[in-house]
Amino acid sequence: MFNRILNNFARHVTLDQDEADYALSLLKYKNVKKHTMLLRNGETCRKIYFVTKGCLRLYYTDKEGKDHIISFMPENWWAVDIASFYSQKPATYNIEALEDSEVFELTYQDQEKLYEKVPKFERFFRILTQNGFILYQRRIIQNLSQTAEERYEKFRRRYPKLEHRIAQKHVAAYIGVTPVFVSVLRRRR
Amino acid sequence: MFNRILNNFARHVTLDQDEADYALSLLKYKNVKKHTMLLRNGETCRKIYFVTKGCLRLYYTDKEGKDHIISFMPENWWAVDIASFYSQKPATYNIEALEDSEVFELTYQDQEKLYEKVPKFERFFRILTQNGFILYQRRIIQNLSQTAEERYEKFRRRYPKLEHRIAQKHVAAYIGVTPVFVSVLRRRR
DNA sequence: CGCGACGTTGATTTGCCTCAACGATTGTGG
DNA sequence: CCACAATCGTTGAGGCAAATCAACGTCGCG
Repeated sequence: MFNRILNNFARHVTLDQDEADYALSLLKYKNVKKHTMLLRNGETCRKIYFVTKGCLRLYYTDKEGKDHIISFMPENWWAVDIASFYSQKPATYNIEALEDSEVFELTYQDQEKLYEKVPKFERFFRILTQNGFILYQRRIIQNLSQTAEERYEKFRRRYPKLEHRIAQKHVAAYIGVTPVFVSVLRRRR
Repeated sequence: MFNRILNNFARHVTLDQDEADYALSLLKYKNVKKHTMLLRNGETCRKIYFVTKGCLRLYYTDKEGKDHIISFMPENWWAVDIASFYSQKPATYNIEALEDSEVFELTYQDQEKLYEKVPKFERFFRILTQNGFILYQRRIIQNLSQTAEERYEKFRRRYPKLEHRIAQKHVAAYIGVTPVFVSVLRRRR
């Protein structure tokens, strides 16, 4: 049950038994049904989530009511509105489950405790943020330089098999076209 | 001469005299002429730069030879290819001076020393990365949801007065349109 | 001074959008 | 568990935003 998350920690830090146990003791397991909102824009993001099963989406709803997806979080991804979480102020984004999912929650306060007791986790979360930073830079370049067709292809590579698990309209909201146009793109191949 | 950078540190960490002196001792001042390349794609990014005068650009050149600008760095901004810097592997981006500029350099090795001697700087650079992360998320949303005209407006607000200091083609490469179309946009107002 | 990079403007083309109509699939209440 | 509604995906027609192409004026620099 804890394997996925321990492996995830191990990607960036080495923990002894006590450190691992302490970290796990702060995490709360949660089963979330499809369509559950884990964060709503305007609320404060009080938890960071690690996904062990299913898939979440982090997205923005504009004034016209259209959704734009920043990122999907399938298994082994972390989900959070980072601006809201670290400032503990109202969120601009939403987090929703796209499938029946299983997550581990870590509250803001518990993360602080974790940093204090096991400083290695500062490093761990810094690297996570850094990796996200790098991914987002690439995504900006993609959106500036590539056609919808190329972005669709990149989406498939970044999230293997995910396109068959989620609605096409979410793919559209991620690559930045209308659902109608995704339909046209699929026909072309 | 060191005021700008000390103020920049002070935004996120509080330093005593010794800590400030030590940090400054690792920084090397450099005068860079317009058009100087501080980093070329393929080279390893060995330094992080703090700009005290002028303006740099961080950009990607695609297979067709077109430039796409991730970010401008005028006074008080930090410039680096973060993926290359932290992995010490070849860069995918370029950094170039758009004006005669003045920067402070900090090498990878010296940053490591700094982290060791003054751990507060781990926090400082983590917050910088976090802020960049947040900005990039917003930019992705903007590119997905807004027209060229709106993105032009946002560019002006993010970088006040900068549009009069740099070539229009660089504005175009930042907002993701052709220089020709920026010309059309300007005429409209 | 003259060349090359830059910006402007107009004509034409294209990528993607909007609107609308229609099956298919999903979900829900009786 | 079925019936009906709602949501989703597909397809086509027409429209608009931005690209491309090309010609020309201007500026900065060697």
